Amino acid sequence: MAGEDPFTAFRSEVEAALRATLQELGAELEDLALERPPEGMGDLALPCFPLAKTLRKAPNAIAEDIASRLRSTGMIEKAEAKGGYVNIHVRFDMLAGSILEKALSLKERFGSGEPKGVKVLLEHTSVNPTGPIHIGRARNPIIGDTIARIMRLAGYDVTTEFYVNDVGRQVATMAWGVKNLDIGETADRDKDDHRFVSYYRGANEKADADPKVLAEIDDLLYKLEHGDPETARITRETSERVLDGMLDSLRQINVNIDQFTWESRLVEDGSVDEVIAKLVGSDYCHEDEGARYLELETFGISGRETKWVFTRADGTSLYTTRDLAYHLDKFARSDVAINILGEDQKLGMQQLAAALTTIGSDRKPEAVFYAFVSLPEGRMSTRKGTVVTLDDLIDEIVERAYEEVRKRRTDLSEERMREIARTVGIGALRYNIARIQAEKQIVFKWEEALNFEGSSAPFVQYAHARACSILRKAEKQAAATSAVAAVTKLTTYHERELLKLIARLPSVIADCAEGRKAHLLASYAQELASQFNQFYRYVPVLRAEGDTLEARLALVEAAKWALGNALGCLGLDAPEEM
RNA sequence: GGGCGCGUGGCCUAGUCUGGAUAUGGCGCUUGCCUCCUAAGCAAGUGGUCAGGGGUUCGAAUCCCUUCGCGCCCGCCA
Repeated sequence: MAGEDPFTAFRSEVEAALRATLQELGAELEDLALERPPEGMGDLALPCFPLAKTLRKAPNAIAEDIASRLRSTGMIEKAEAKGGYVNIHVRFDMLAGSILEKALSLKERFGSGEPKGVKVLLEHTSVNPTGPIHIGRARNPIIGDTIARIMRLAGYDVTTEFYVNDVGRQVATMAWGVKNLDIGETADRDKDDHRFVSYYRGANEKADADPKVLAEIDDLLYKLEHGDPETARITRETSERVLDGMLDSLRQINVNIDQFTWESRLVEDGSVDEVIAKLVGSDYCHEDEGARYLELETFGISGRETKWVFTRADGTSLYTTRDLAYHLDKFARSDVAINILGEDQKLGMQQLAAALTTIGSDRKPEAVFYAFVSLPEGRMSTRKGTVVTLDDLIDEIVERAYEEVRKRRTDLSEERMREIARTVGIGALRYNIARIQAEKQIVFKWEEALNFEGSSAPFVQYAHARACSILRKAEKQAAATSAVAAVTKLTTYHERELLKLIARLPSVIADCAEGRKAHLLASYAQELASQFNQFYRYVPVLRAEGDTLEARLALVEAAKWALGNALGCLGLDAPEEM
């Protein structure tokens, strides 16, 4: 079973043994549906209820039959029947030896999967360069970056990409503002994303009030798409400056983006024209007063309007048209193209998928949708200025974390306290977003965002710091070989439970990667930290001696790697002290 | 009008895809634990018609139907 992690190996063994046993009994199950039994009842459980009908026996009688026949070989220690389940216990020493060996040798790679040889292009964030990132949008980079990190560890070859929307009405509006408004230095912060949003808001206000302004913006839009150098220069420059501001905010929350595709490039290099030509050739293409559209009713698109317009009456392209060109571009560069999107994009993606079919593409984009973050008083809007910016949240949460550090530590330098405050604050911010299932709405509340206890980043980070503290004081690293030999010394409940949980990391990473789910890792990290804290409370490490000390140190180090790697995938720093 | 998603103790949340053992954690509140590896911790208690109703099933938070509430969408915007 090369390449399998120890727990998965155990699972495979159990599955094979169960299938053999079932065959002996003359029964069959397509899906064994192995579960994780309640605490203290073993490590894997087979529900026998589905067998009751075919075998015409009570579920628990079947469970007893299976349990008594199941041979304890390899990693299977024993099987017990209880309440209609076969509870299977792992041979702890084998699992423990194997896990400690893996964790201590793989270190920051512990939890990883085999290289898949699959190129993943993960697009996330891609917010319009019109103003600072607010916390509604911040869900996008956090989910995106977390999934990217998880998939990397799981063995995928991941590249993250930001699609810069420097074409279209919003940029033309911004350009109009820059050309015509004299807003001066009214920005709330010395940063270009905060500075330029004033032009954007101002231009929107004027356009709403004055049709002439709207016409001027239309004119700029036309010029932009037809290569007017002056307009292109203004939009490129403002887009770049606003983008730099946004990227600075993202860096602060540990989000770095590998690549950028500028929407304007797809217009300039003819990709958009190419895709328009293909669309025009489609059987579903129609024309209405010069504007061209696809009729998508047959693709299961419903609602008031099933027309999908891809060129305006003046011949210019639309956002979705360019997005289609972008997707073809992404497909050419990857095996899997994933996109992190707000739920408002759902219909758009459906339409895009349909449009792809009409032009004969066999590739489908994959999307992770998330619901919006709103404020207790309602939704956020960049245009209206009803936002809490990511920058404000970062400042506030790091400051709050600093106060907490200062309360607890009097022995640290100012610089060190600031460092820890940043680690804890940024961690709390990311964890609070990452821990919630993407499709659930979040109402942002300061008191919750600033919570540093219980189910939070600092809780996990604290466990990590404690592990580091023990290892630091031990003044030597556990020697992997003697530790593995000493696993028989890990006999207490808390040691065993901790080790079994550490053993799950690889399969948790794999599950999160396959399901594109960040929140499950947050739950696991919380559970692992909780288990470590119990171990810490009840099992003395440094006061132990000989083999026991050796084995416990190895366990602490394994926990450190598991915690650290879970934190790493969540994009949180793993502090050695706090 | 139509489509998609969400609804789990006072608050937040896991589990829902792939139906099974007393529904997971946290916050809050009550109460214990620092001569002992960092108390951002540990332990105990409190608190639940899994939105309501119907159905399928030996068994439903989970699947189906329906009602209600909330969010998002149905632009020659992005």
